[in-house]
Amino acid sequence: MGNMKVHELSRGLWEHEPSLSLACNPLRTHNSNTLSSFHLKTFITPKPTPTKLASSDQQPHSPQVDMQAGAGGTRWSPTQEQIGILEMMYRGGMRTPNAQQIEQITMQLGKYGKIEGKNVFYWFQNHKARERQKQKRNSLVLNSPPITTITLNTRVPPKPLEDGPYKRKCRSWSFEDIEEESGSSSSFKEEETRTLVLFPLHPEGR
Amino acid sequence: MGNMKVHELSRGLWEHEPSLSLACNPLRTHNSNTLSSFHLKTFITPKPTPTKLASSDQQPHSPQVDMQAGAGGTRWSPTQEQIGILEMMYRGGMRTPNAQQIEQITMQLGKYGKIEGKNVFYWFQNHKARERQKQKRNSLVLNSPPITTITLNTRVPPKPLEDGPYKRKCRSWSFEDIEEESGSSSSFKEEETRTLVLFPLHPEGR
DNA sequence: GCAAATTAATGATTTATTCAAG
DNA sequence: CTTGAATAAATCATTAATTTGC
Repeated sequence: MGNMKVHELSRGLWEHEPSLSLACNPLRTHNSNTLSSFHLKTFITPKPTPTKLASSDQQPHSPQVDMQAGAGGTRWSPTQEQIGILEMMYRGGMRTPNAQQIEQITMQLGKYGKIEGKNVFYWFQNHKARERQKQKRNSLVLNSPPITTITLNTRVPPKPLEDGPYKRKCRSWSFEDIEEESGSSSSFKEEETRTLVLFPLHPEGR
Repeated sequence: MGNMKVHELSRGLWEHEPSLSLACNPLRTHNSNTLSSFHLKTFITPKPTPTKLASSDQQPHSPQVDMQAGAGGTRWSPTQEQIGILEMMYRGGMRTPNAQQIEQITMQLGKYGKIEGKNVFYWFQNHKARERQKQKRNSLVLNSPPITTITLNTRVPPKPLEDGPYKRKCRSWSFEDIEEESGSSSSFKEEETRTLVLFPLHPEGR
């Protein structure tokens, strides 16, 4: 049953040039083809890797490798330097770095602590979004239009229909997958291996 | 400021079973531990590579071997068989396949035409969203709630005090681990080269 | 002082919306 | 008009910071 020809899939090639360019990209006019469009997608699968013994000792302190924060496996916890550089880039105009740029950045920031490309991607996404929120809030405060909202409704609101497709209430339907929860008490296991798959996005700007 | 002994190592393990499952699964309650949440992320960069030899290998129906899709810059154009299978899976309950599943599906569908994992991912995303829209529209039409909403606003609404409503839900101390570095290989494509990067998602349910 | 309880930040996912190819 | 692709918005879940009782 398990014949997976997982062969290709792994063709990610990166020809990253050493020169890092924190180039700001022009804001896309959103109607034209800017070629630095990109996206980021990941998916991961826990690999079985049965033969993986817990041999990978977690030496409490590896001399050289400074696994900053993200050591064991929770979320990335950026260092001050990393944040600083990222903010600098942001201020420089970078908003949605493309793959190459992310690669570069990741590599650069890797000098200050463990980091992955996705962290960089997410950072920009989040930072951008949150700056926007902040801006919006501020502008609202400034205007503070004296408005009074009166809402009379003469009937019940539209009723979120059966599934609740509207308004995102909860994932009533998302389903997860297969594996049953068998691993109960053996809380100690070694790290699992993951399978990463990347997908190319279309080269052209959207 | 930085001193954290954050290291416990990860564990979390699971076993996945290779059987093809188009299994539908129970809906998760959204407050509890769901396992195998996943995500998908890709990113790609158009390489300059001016030499474009559009070899147009985009015949949508290669008998068996389909050189992985990445070909020309067009979008995936699913064949009838592919659509059929996908819909079958959808009806079967699949909504957001995880990495393994996507991989399997992609492999399977690859027999009927060029396809990549991201296409599968997007298909499910879109199909789900559009089914939802359809549902919504239908239900709205059915009810056609005669509501009269009058809204005069004389002042700004309460303004959500902070921007982020935070919630405290559960406390699950899950660990995980990571680390994956994409190697680089250089191969000249007749077209553009893409940069692929994949990222792992966290294995444990959130 | 410290460790649990709270609160605030923010990393990571999911869903909704938008853009544009066909 | 349909729908693949991509982005933005919303939300979830953890971690860092702060408070509180002892």
